[in-house]
Amino acid sequence: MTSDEIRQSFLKFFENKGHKIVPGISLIPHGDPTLLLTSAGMVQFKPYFLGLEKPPSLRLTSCQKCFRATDIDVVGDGKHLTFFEMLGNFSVGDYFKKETISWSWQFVTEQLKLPKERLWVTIYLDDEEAFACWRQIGVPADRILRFGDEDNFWGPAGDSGPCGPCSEIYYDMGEKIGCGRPECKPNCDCDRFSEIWNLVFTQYNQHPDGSRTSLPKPNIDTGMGLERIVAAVQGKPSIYETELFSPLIQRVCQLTGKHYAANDKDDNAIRIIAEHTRGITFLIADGVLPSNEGRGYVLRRLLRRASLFGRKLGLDKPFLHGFAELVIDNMGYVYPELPAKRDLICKVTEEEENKLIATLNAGLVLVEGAIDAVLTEGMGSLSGEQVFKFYDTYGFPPEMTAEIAKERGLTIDWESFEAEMGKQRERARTSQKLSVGGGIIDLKGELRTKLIKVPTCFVGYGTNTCQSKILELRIQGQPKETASQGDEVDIIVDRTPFYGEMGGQTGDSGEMNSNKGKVVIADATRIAGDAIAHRGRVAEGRISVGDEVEARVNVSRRLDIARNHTATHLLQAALRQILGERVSQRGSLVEPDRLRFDFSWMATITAEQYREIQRWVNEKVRQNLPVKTKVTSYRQAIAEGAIALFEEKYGDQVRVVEIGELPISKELCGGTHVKLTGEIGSFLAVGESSVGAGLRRIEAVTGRTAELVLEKRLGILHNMAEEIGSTIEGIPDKVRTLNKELEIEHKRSLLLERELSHRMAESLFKQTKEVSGIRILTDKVPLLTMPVLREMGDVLREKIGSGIVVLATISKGKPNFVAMVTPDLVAKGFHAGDIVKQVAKVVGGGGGGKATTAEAGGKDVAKLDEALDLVSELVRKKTLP
RNA sequence: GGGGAUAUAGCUCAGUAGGGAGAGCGCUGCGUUCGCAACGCAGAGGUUGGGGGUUCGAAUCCCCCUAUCUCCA
Repeated sequence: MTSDEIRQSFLKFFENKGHKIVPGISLIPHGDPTLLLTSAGMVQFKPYFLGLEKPPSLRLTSCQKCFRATDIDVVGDGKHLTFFEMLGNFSVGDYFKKETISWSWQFVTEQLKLPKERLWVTIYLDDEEAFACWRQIGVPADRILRFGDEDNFWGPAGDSGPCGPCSEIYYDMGEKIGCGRPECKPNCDCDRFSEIWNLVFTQYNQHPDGSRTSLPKPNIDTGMGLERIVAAVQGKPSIYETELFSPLIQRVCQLTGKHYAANDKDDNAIRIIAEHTRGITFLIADGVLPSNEGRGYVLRRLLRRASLFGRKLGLDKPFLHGFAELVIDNMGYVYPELPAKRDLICKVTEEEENKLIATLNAGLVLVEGAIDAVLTEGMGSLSGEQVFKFYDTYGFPPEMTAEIAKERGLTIDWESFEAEMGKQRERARTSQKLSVGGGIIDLKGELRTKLIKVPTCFVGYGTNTCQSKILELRIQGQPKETASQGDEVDIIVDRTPFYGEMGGQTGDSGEMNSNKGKVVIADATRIAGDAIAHRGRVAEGRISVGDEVEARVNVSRRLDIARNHTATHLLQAALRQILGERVSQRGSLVEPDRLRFDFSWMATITAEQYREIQRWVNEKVRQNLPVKTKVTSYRQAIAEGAIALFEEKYGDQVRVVEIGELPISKELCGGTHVKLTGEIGSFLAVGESSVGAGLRRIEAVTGRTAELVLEKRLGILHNMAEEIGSTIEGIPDKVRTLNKELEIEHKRSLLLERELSHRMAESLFKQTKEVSGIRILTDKVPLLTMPVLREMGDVLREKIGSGIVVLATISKGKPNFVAMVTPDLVAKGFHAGDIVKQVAKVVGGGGGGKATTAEAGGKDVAKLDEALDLVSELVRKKTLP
């Protein structure tokens, strides 16, 4: 059987057992901030298991692409993977151990036809129920092994939550593989026994104090690693011989001239390249970009590790994009997102490899320098601290440092290197614990769990008002029967025209009226998937659960929002038109008075592109294109080229918003839009900025706000023109002229000041005194800037030949000094810095500088003369025997 | 989430216990030469990433922010 056949037959098998086939989600999990990446098949079903949302069926099955970042450093052995596909069947409080155990056995032995004598089973220590189930279907007791918490108990995630024992099926890959010890059995560290299927029985709820209670309706969550099962079914010695990896392995060999299975070291590198390229390709396709934190950092590590191991095999130019293409070609028909992002994947990969080369080159210089230093000192080894610093701060791999050191006859102190690494890990761990303790209470999260889970029927696409029935009221999170005038209340109704905040579009405001009261609604939020909560204040009378109300949306605000939302779609279309298809949305905010759009883009956007984008959108507004919506299947929509968001989770049926008869924009979107683009009025981009690596943001306004902004800006221009005595058209020329004039004046005044200082120097020079045979010149000069005062001092020092000059001026209301001592007197022990320091002390300041030149400042202007008089005093004291 | 590093002229970077903001390349002009990345002279170009603080005085010391690089989780 091929991997495709196995994937298909698994889903089919469980469909026949009453399971609903659910498409896998993106590697970026939606709405779960606790998860870095989708790491298991059950990730998308978590809300069902937690009872927060209603599943489409109690029995579910899926094939889910998964990524586990924890194992990156051990990839290269026979069984650890970062990226893999997980087949799974799930029961949301429906069937339990008996069924899942017998089905899994049936699938493995009858569908996949794996020989029973090579299958082993493990269970949790005291899980007699599971033991009985396995025995019942004929598994011999000596093939059922028991393990403890470490191997056969799952969860909870964190310190509390659902958890339970698990049971695993192992396949014996044969005696030839693995450690060869006679006592080898499942859970051995070697590769002989492959864990092909893990059945998790979620039957307990763990409380924060560590105690466990039984769940009323236990769940089933299973996972079968596709790569491993394919290797087992096809009788290959490891996953790398299956068709999922062998084309990649062959390609590495082709490129490097190496032979697979020739020596362990090369094999390890070859496997790493093959494994990592799959992860790289899928991560980028799902919207991850290299970065120095979070999932972007995971991607970067993958790229760098693969590239570095390529170098070890002799590949010194970027090569990974070629492998990415191969992955796309091999898996594109199962995962259409790969070919759709082919361009982006290749470009990002190549760019990142070039960046790595730059990092290595920069590091090389540092390492060579350090080695030179060590050699001149006559030492024999490079300290671990140094090697660590090159790695930690400059990203230079320690193995490469070691190689270069070795060439020049140096060893490396690995012990201290490891010690530094340990300290680094310790720091990270302790800080992690601290931040977990001070958790923030998520208000929405609280609502999520407490409010009822009945979906609200949204009727707002076609109408702005409707008759609704109040199903639930809450005041500060507490359920109430009635709310009276002045109360801040959350309302849930059966049907509503209010759009609940979602997909970046802000919630509607408006009012709800009954014959007993009136509520002013400030905001509407989506909770627990499909319910919409209306938050507002009771303005008149009172309202109660069960009341019939008329819900009415604030129409002009709704239209403002619609204008901005449709404009956002046009903006995305414009970006793709002008910058290229690689642009993809990373975030969006639609409010009544502005819109914000974040998207991935590597370069800066030129002023011309920026103008072009705005012109394009406005052109489409003028064309007054119709905006239409339709509901279709997700697959159909994607096939037609509609844009979907990476982070968003979509159901089977999706709403597609199209603009134009021959659509220029097609997006999956649940938002509210205008009917014709002409309603937007005008589109004005008001800002373009960067929000992180490879991420840019455009902010814009439309309709009345655009008009207001333009009015305001024109007003400013108008006032500005008046202010400088020009017309609006004349502003650029006028400002340029004024600037030029200002510059000329600056220079002129500087010149005059210097000229003045030179002349003053002439006359000041006559006031030179002599104290103890040393020529001294002290004086106050009017308002000069420090640089000019300093220059004046320079001139006087030249002129005086041998002597001491101390000048003072007042700048910004504070006294300032410059002191100059000629070199011959410096030789006699006079120091300009010392002199000026003492002088400044008199006026409450301080100072210092070099022996020949020094500066100082103070506070008290009144004592300036007294301060200058001190100079003679100081010289006299100094010259006394 | 935590640690380390960087941010100075268009580019590559100096700047040394806080006291004149510099070099090379590039640019402009003039001149000498035009056989290789020719040479000489003159000149323009800087809110020293942003914001606070310490100080008489901050590119330099302290704090905060931003961006980039990098390691750990």
